[in-house]
Amino acid sequence: MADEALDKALNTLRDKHVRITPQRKLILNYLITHHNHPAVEVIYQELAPQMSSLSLATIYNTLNLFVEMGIVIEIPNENGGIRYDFFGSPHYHAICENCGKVTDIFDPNFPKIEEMIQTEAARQSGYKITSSHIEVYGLCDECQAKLAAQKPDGAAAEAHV
Amino acid sequence: MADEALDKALNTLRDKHVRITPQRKLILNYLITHHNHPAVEVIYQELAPQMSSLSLATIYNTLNLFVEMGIVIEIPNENGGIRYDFFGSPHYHAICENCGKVTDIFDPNFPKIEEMIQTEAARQSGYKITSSHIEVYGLCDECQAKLAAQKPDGAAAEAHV
DNA sequence: GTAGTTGCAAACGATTTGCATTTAT
DNA sequence: ATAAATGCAAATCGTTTGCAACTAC
Repeated sequence: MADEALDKALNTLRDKHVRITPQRKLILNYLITHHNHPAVEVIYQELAPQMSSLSLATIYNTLNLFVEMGIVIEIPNENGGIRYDFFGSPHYHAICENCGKVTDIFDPNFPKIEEMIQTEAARQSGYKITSSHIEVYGLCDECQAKLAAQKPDGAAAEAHV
Repeated sequence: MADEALDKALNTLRDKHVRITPQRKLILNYLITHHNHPAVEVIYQELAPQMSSLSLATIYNTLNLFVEMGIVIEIPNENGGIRYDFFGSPHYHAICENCGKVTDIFDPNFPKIEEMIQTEAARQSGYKITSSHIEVYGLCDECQAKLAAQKPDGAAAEAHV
């Protein structure tokens, strides 16, 4: 299953005349087998042991390439950074506003919803639509518990840095 | 109408015990009256003439605050940057992949769609959902025309960086 | 063979931060 | 009165870039 996805992605690259280098294969495989929505730095830390020559610059270049090719998507990271996700089967993301955790949501209605918003967007704007992203923000289980423990009362005041 | 929105937003701030400074009012008013989805730098250029002491740092701080308060939303800007948008009435965005233009889409189905995705996300992830974002990517009118002019044939090859 | 890719280090630029001063409440 | 916000400049950090060496096709 992971291999299927890898082959399919590699074929997509071949079709677009993009060279398949060991680095690209390694990064692609990592993304397919890890759905932890890694930031660039995380990918680097994980893969450096396997390919000591691998550079950050190459990871940046490769990810940008994959995004253009449509096989990887970017997820905004409240803190300005970007996280990446292999886009095998369509899904959207729930993002924790407190800890930044990203959870995949596989919604049976997603294709329907995606078509609705793309159709409406095209109608209103005249854009030629190619893709869409949905993110839902909130508090994950752990952070709900953590924050509840910190202020057991219903205090409203909130630190704004 | 613009004033209503401003008053409503100011009350939101008051309710949360956030001080209303001239800078905050100025920035808020700018966002309410300009739906050009400005980047920080743009806001700075526009407002500096009106308040020469206004600093970039204050704009950054203020916008982050507004986002936390839920009266302004961030729009990811392919080039890593962030653009801001006053969130008066619910809408989502069509973003041009070529020139970065952002167009508001006011979809009558948006509330329905938002509820669907928030409900499903909560069910699958256990998150306590607070908000959601939808972005649709594609090519705007002008860029469609521009690109069609550049390669009148159906050439496939594409520069990647 | 050759255009495309890598890796390094340097450059870049957007955003954040520390701190003294000012200000809203 | 005082806790919070501003503005400045410096620091930070993620990302991009120029270029020589390397490699997939």
